[in-house]
Amino acid sequence: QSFLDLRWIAYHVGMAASSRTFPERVHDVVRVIPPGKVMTYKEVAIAVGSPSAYRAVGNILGANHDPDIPCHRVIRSDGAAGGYNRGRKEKLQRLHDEGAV
DNA sequence: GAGCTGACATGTT
DNA sequence: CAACATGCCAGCT
Repeated sequence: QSFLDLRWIAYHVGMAASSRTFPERVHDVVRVIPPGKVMTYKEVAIAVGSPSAYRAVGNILGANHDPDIPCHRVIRSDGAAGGYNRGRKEKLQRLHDEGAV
């Protein structure tokens, strides 16, 4: 919810960010999001090093079909869940179940 | 002064 | 070349 949280992500990703492609970076960032916590597309974009690539982040998450990546924990800055590969309804359900705000 | 709508910017498929 | 699971800025109500 703040840059302090991004610091944790950035550090974690920074260790694994060895000349990787954009999708790979986003992939790693979303993967380290703890349960019950949600991240906005913008924050993820910042964590990967491209604060203005929020558009790409959403696109990549949607294009990514990896079950190891909780793309449902990535929501909009407005608080809306946005869309989901498997269905927006399921995403909201899962977020609510985890107690994420 | 606050809330909403429309236009523009980034990266990948 | 154009679209997309967004975000920010400017203008209007």
